[in-house]
Amino acid sequence: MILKKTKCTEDHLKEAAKKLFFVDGNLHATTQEIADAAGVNRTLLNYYFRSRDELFRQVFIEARKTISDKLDELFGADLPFKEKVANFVDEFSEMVYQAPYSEIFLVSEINDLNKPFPMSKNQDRKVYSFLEEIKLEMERGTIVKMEPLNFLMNMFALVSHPILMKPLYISMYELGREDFESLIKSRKKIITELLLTQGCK
Amino acid sequence: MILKKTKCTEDHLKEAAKKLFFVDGNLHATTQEIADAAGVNRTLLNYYFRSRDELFRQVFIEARKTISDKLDELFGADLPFKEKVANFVDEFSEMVYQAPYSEIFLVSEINDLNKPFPMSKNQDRKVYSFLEEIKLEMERGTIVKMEPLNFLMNMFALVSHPILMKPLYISMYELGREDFESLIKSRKKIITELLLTQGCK
DNA sequence: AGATTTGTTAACTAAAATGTTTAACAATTT
DNA sequence: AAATTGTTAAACATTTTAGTTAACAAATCT
Repeated sequence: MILKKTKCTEDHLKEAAKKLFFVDGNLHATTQEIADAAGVNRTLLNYYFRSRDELFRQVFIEARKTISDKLDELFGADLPFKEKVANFVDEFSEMVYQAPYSEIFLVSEINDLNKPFPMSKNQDRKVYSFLEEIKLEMERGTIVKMEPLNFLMNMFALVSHPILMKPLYISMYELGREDFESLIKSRKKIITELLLTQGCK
Repeated sequence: MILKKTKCTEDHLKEAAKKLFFVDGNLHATTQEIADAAGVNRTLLNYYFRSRDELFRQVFIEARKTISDKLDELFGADLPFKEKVANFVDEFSEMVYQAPYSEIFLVSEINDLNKPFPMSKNQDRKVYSFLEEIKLEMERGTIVKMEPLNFLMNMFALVSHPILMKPLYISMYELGREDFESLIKSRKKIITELLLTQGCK
């Protein structure tokens, strides 16, 4: 059994598109830009994907799956609650840092009223059991009580938002890239503590 | 002194563009879409702004100023620290909720390598004195110690991110719009407490 | 080897978007 | 009443983008 060379260019194109969308934040890259980034003739985009929209659709679906799978992995991990949260902060930070704009890409595509966006069944996701864990932990009084979804939102927000807004932080406050990096690195610990500390005035 | 009718259409156009960008999340609206939204002939966009890019540039600068001014107002408010933070959470939440995508618009424009983006001097902003206040408050031990900028990031993140990701929350977890609204409303209190509570394990 | 399916390219076409010009006309100002 | 300013529609040039075609090369298959 030999590696198929076929699909290689197709994957190059898709990866190039993802890089443009998720890493560079070029959410509306043209077919030409994508082909150039992949180092192939633009025609091949149509050859493999039929249309620009279809490429976008596939990337959208895969990005959603990538995130969902990662969340399943993190929320379903066989760890005690607090370690699970710490692990989530660690790993999800990395993921967001590698592809800062993938969430925005998803939002942007969903908001595009022209394309009716591909639904997906979400039952059976690990989030739901994790939300139960959160609830339990709150009842045990080891973390501040609130709507579990709010706890989840706090997790996502604290990890994602600063990374997302990097260009804004750097341009609006006089902040060197190195300063920003080290700031971000220091956040993992801070976020975990903020989330897992029992409140007291 | 009478109100000038002049500039009215110009403003309509700009406001329409802002609505498309900031509220609808249509970050790459065409001149036709903008003119339609403003209810005027597309020619007028060129009449008043010369080019699409120039309109985008003006909107960019104004959006940045709007945010900066609001932040100055909130950070410079004559209030004790904790009230100032509570007030910030309240008011900034409203602002973000009214125009969820303005931050993303700014990031998106900054990331657009084609347009060399308009710099702005940021000295003399109230953020800096607020960062001092944070530091002081930490020294007094009433809030958890960390790099003050990290505290600031937490504030922005907890307020903005969930609102920004609304479409994602609604589509990925089976969440009705009403559920989401009430969740968001309940967050103001939660965020304030999370930020202002002295940590203890 | 020779035929065929697959991958790739350049040239072309079609469509969409921006920007310009002009002519007419309305509203406002002088 | 004349001049200026704002507005529209229509036509058009330009540019950009997306999508198609036909020819060619490379790999694959009897």
